[in-house]
Amino acid sequence: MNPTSPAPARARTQAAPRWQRRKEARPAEILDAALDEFVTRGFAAARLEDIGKRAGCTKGTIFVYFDSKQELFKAVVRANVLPLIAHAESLAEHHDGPVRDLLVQILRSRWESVVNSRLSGLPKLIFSEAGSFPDLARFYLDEVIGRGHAVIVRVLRAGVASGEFREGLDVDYLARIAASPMLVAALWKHSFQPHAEHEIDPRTYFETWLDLLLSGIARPAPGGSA
Amino acid sequence: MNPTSPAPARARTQAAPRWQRRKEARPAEILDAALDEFVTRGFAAARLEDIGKRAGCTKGTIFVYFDSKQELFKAVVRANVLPLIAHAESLAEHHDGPVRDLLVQILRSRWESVVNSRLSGLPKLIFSEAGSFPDLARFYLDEVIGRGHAVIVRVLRAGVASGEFREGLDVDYLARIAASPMLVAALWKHSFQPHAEHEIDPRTYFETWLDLLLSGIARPAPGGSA
Amino acid sequence: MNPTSPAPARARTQAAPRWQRRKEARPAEILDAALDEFVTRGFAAARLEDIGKRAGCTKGTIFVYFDSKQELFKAVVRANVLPLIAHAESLAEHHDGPVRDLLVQILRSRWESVVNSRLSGLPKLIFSEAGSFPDLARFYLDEVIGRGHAVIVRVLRAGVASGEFREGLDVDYLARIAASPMLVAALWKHSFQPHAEHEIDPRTYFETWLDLLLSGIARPAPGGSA
Amino acid sequence: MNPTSPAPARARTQAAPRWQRRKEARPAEILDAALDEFVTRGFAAARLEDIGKRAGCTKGTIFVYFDSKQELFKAVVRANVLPLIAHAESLAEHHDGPVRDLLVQILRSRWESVVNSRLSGLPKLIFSEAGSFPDLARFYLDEVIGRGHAVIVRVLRAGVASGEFREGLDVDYLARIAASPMLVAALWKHSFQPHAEHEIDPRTYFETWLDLLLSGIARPAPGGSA
DNA sequence: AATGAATGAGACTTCATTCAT
DNA sequence: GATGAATGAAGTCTCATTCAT
Repeated sequence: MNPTSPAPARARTQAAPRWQRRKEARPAEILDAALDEFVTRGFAAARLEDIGKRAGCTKGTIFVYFDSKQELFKAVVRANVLPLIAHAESLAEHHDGPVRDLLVQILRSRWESVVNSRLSGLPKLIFSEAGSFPDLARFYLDEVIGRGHAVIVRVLRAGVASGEFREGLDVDYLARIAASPMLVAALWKHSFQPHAEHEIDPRTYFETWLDLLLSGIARPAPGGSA
Repeated sequence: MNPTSPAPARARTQAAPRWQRRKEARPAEILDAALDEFVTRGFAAARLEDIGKRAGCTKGTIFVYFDSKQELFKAVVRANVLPLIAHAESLAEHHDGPVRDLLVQILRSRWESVVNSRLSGLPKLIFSEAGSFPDLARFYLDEVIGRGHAVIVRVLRAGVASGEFREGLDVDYLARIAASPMLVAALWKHSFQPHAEHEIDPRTYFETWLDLLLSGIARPAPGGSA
Repeated sequence: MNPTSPAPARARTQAAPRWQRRKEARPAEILDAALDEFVTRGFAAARLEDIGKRAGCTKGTIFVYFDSKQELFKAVVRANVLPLIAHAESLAEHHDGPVRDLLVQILRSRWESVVNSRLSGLPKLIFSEAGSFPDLARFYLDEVIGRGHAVIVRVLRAGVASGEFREGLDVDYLARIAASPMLVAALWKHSFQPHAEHEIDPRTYFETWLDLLLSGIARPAPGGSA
Repeated sequence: MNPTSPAPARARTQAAPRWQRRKEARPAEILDAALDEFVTRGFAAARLEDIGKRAGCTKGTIFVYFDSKQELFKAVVRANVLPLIAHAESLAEHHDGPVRDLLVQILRSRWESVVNSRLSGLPKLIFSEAGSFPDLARFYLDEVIGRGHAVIVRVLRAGVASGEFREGLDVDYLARIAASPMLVAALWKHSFQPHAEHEIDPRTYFETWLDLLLSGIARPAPGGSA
């Protein structure tokens, strides 16, 4: 997934000193492993020994790179969140053509990064531990949720302005609602999916959602009132 | 909860006996306290001593009524979920009139119980700990989510059949999507709300959501295509 | 066994106030129950609740009659030991006829009281807990072991004096040795017997032992040296 | 044990590191300490903190090597018992000359290992806790008691066959009886000896016992009946 | 850099003991 | 006298953290 940190304990092709190679990859490997453990067990119940095992090292090694379990947790979130932040705003900047297409494009890309990537565990993590990590919660709130929210709001506004979307929409709350099914899909994946009998098809789920949303905000057909 | 009685089980006339018999009330008090602690701290990080303190007893007393921390957790979920289950199906049973009204009624009542009641912490708890309590996850999946889902599906089908709702709706996925904003609202309340600057107005949120949903599934105005 | 404390929770024939009847029997019932629990679990691992249950009351009741678990333990030992003490010396007092018969009689009676009675658990208890109850150990050492030992020593001396037994016997150590198989039999009964495939036949065991002892101490046949 | 090194693992030159790596030695040290504590206090009353202190480490260290207190207990028994088992049978294998000499040799060697070694605490431990550790009891019964018993039985049979011992001996029960004084001696050492005024002289005790046994099973002098 | 033996604070859990009923 | 709800001290066990190697 992440080309800079392949899989833990991988065979290497090049002749580079295997040890040094490891040295550089270590932090990323540990972060990956920690993400998984934190997501499945929760912060408190995750054991550093297990994280180490998953990362291909011992728990002692973790302390070479991270000062404490809490710092490791924050690093996990930050490391995974930073790309999100970058991505969040890049799309909406320059666009012309129908706003509706832009909205679809943004939601689709966000769906990929939130639900279909290995970051899908992040929401569960953040929601679960926000209470225990106030500064992280605030950070996430401002940098990820806030910015992502703003992007959608802006797009919705543009759509209303251009006449594509209904007037009178409460774009602030609508933006929140628009994100909900994605969040729930991500949470579901890491909470109930393992226990559920039927898998949810992400594509159908997303398309159903998109369809509903677009129908709901579209300006009524002009002739409709005639 | 009750701001007029800050410390539970206080205020005795004199001599202050070290403890008081409250056989009837204790289990419920402990369950309430445990729900709060589990929601804010998570299962693993919640301390029995804190739960006891909040319930007005010592941690030892908890073991008089519950065999272990895990059993306490399960009891918390069961105690709070069982009423939900009962309520979940009572509504949809008998109804005539427009299906749309029924749907609104069901969603509104569910919003109250999921977001506006003290049970609003339950979803966060369940999502967070489903991985650690597989049997509880399965139980919740079958008895709460499953039944609640089925009710919505049935109503949507009825609406499609009666011609009130669009044809071609994927009622299964739509029902999931319909529940998402409620869940996110409940999760938000216990995760980010304490850290957010602006409060979310539940009523606006809900009405915006309801409006979007109803617009999205409504059958297009008959003359619309003409 | 003990006619004054029948079995716990027994039906009573007479018209005596059942409650008062109980009141008198309680301490003995508790002592009996405690002996059993202490023998099978050891002092530390025995739970007052279990003792109470076995005695047909709750653990609270135990504290009506005994100040603490330790006091209960001591009472158990004392209550069961006192009869032993009395019995220990009654026999040897007045006897005429062959000393050998007296020895046999004493050993046989002691076998009955140590191995075949419900007191058979006492040795295990004492040996196990002597380290934790020094005063009790001393008491038992002086009042039971010491007196019982003295009786045997006296008899052996008499036998040597009368010419029935070999000269040169170390009667002090011999008396200890003479008691060993009984002790081991009692210990066995409460330790390994429950796990052993074959039962030990007490009679055979005792007779074999008696036979060996008597053969070993008997004066060699007078013609033997001729 | 070793009076010249009172506190274990002490005396460092300077700075006194809070702890020291002793991976090789630790388990044995802990086992030794545990044996002592279990023997004097009993399994339930022994505290892991005391065992650690005696072993020169903290209670936490114990869990590095043993999974639980129960596992530690079993390891104590196994570690001390396995050598016994090996020794038990090595002797009887090859021997010629009078069977009586073999019997004496076996009993003497067993006396040394059961009563005069640091394993003398084992019997008390086993007898006390057999009820709480059924699998260990069975193990000990089969591997130690059973084999030891079988050796003696074989020797006695050989003696009867060779004409050295009396006919008609019940060798099975006799073997049990032969072991009793040893057991009692070992139990005594750890139960009443600390409280007794006079020490028992092991040599005298053993020789008295041996003498009695040999006299009791020896074939009557041939001319004795003449 | 990496290890993993050792630590010790902290949590769950048990249970003798108390005491209002 | 009897109960059993409540307590709290004490013990087992866990695991983040340290540090000699």
